[in-house]
Amino acid sequence: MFIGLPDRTQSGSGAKLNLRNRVFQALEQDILNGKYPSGTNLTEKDLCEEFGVSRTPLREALCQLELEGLVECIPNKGAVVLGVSEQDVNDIYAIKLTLEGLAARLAAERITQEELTDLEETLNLTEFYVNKDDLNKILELDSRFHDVICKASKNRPLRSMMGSFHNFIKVARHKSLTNPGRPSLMLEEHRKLLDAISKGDGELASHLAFDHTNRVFNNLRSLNDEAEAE
Amino acid sequence: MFIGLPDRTQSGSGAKLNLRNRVFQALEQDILNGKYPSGTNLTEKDLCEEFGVSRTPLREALCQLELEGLVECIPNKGAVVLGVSEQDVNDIYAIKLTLEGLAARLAAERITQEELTDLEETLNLTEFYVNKDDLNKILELDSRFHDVICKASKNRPLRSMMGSFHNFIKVARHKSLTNPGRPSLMLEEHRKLLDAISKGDGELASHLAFDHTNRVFNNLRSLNDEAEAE
DNA sequence: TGGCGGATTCTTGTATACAACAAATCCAAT
DNA sequence: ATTGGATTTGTTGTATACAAGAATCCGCCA
Repeated sequence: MFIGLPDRTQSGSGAKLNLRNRVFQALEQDILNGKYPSGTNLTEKDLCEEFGVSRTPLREALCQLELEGLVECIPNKGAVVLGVSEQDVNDIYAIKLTLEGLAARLAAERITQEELTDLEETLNLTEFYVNKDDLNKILELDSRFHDVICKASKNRPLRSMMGSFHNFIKVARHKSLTNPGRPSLMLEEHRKLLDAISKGDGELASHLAFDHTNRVFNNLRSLNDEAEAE
Repeated sequence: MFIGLPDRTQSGSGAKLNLRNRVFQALEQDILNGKYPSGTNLTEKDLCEEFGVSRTPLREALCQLELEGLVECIPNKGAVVLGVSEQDVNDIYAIKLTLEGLAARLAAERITQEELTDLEETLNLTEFYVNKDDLNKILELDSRFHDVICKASKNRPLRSMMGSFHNFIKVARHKSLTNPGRPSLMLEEHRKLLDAISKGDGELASHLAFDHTNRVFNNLRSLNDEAEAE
């Protein structure tokens, strides 16, 4: 590790269609989803065949993954998967704690009306899917909620860093949501946070965001501890 | 923007000697040092001739710079320099403020004896070069001081992020040091911070680091305001 | 003269070819 | 049988070749 922070903010709609980016995103998700566990040796030839591309775009994708810290390219040897370890997730959460607070504080000061309605809309949708127990949708909306806050902070580096974090710990966040009752609790905490932001109370928003992230993290750790205990 | 965070932590000693990395580092520094201002169109052919390499390693370097946010690659069009704007520097400092605090707190809890002596050694060297008014050396030692703290935090993502920040705002930090009296003030603040860390006082260390970074930032802004006023 | 269209040229995107290095294999000699 | 070394094989690093799109330039026509 670690980490690459491309500007994912605008690539959300229409990903550029050149082979390099397609391979990069696919490989990134493959690694993050555990298809290639840490330590796996990636040979260019195999990946080329799998993706049906030549070595040039594939190598370019590997370069980017190396910068992002997901693989390590050993000269004349090849690429080995580093992935995201549990330690990495813990470390990232330690950072996220403070930065979510910062983002919320800045958002409370700088948010626009459009962004506020966007947040409300997102929470309404979240409530809908919480009732339907659709974890994937909830996760997606959770990402959206936090991204809008980061966007509202008007701090571009902060937003792209947080976006990257969110992507890296996607699996962990999903696991956290499987805890029964967690989704509705998340929704409630988001509501309070939005309230503080809309009132322009940066101090409160910062604390709420910090506590919220902390709860997600603790929830995750308790789940991991359970898993270990078995 | 923004941002790439390769693991610079170990590349300090012997950079890998393949062309891609050499070109990447050279181009990165060229952009950060202002050789290629924002908006510059980078044509692969020209860069190839300049570096004396073929398009393959050059393109790979450009891919990495794109991930880092320093250039934007427009499909079928080429790469344009984004660079680091003054706004970016401000945004980065907003993040740095909280993260330097976090790093110092963690370091206070986890620092080893070796790292402590390393910090002391660094400060002694800094004092030497402050007396000699060698700004480049001071800047280098400043980087080293903060990097050891990040290393002592035992949080790898945090360390590589801070390393990347340090690299990105290198020019700004250098400018800040040109303020007469700033170097010795910096040294004094570093001493206090080291003292707090060595005593294991995380809370104090966190505050000192925050305030220190804040002073650097304010100092920089006042210099920029002066420059604008002219 | 000004604007439109096509051809040319230039640049990027992708694929392949060649070179250098690493590892594995195989043979021989002790 | 084991070890040493040379050869072979395979992989990566780099360079070049080819294809496709963009921009430019020139000439033609209104």
